[in-house]
Amino acid sequence: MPTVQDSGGGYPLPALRFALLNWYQQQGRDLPWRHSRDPYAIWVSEIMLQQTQVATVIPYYQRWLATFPTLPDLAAAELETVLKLWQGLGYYARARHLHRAAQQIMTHHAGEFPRSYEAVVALPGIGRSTAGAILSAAFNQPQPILDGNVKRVLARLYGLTVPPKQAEAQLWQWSAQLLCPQSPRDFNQALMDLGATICTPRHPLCHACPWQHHCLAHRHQLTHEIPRKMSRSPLPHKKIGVAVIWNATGQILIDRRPPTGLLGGLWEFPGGKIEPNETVQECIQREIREELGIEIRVGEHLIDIDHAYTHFRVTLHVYYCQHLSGTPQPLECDAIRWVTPEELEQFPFPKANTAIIQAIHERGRPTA
DNA sequence: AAAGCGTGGCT
DNA sequence: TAGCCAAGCTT
Repeated sequence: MPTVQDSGGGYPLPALRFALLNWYQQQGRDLPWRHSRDPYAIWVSEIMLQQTQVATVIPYYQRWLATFPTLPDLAAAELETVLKLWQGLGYYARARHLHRAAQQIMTHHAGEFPRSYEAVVALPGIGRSTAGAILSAAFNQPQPILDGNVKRVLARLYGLTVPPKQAEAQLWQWSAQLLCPQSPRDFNQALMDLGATICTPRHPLCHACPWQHHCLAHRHQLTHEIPRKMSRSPLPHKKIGVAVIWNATGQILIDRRPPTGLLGGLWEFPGGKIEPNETVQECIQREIREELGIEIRVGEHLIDIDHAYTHFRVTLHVYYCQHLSGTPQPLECDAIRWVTPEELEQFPFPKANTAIIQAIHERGRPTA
């Protein structure tokens, strides 16, 4: 007795493949990295595209290739330069891994991007799906992929009734089994295009889908229920006191975050979490004493900023401060610098901090 | 193996 | 406004 999950529509694989490839030939997207067969360029695009939409990636991709045209160019760059180029794209570990992987390829692979799955998936920042995407796109190797688009397409095609997270092995098997052995490059790209343009999360365009008559979700009118979602707990909300500390010569104190973890390697304005029964001013004074070992006077309010990360949301309460005494030390960070407002542009800052920089330029030096 | 890790767009 | 979602990987 076939269930909704394992019947697969009952169509022969070649018919499914042909329908998709034919659609892709006519309706596939024209994307910058598809003009290249350079594994380095394709690798860069695939890393940028992790959890990130095409429209966001394109300008970053163009700037990246203009700045680092080849893999050795990237390997030879400073991490700071790499992070500055990545600024605003998020998930900054991707940039750190890209940089480190380039250096590993220089030393372990003579500067040539490796062609074996084992060697590629061993590189930092490259998992199973990204390895498959690179190897199929660059070398036309028959390696399956499984990103968000493919998960959604396959979940609907095969009528998957549990959340995709609970059926990873099954989804990988479907992706591998479906993959066209003659045209793995085009097939994988087609699968992603189908998910991005037709089989979308909210309003799928089933009438224009080459798999409309093969799709179990469509047949059973379950398109809007699949893929099933996992329930999430609400995001905690943190209140943060932030100091823009000025010295007597009109410079501002910034610090670099530790090299790993949240926003690792990026610069920021110092501060920290407001404890219960603590005013913002008290928090800022305490945090600066703990983090930098200096005394300050908390002055005028600059700006409040709301920002949402993946796992929590924050409100930054930003105040101008005056340096009173002590030499700042990197007690809880990686490095410290006094810089002029103009010099702030040279450093990689997270998004929530760029609004602070903007406000500094508008307000100027403290009046008192 | 479950949690951590950014940001922009849309509802 | 707050939540959801998007070409996942690492620890």
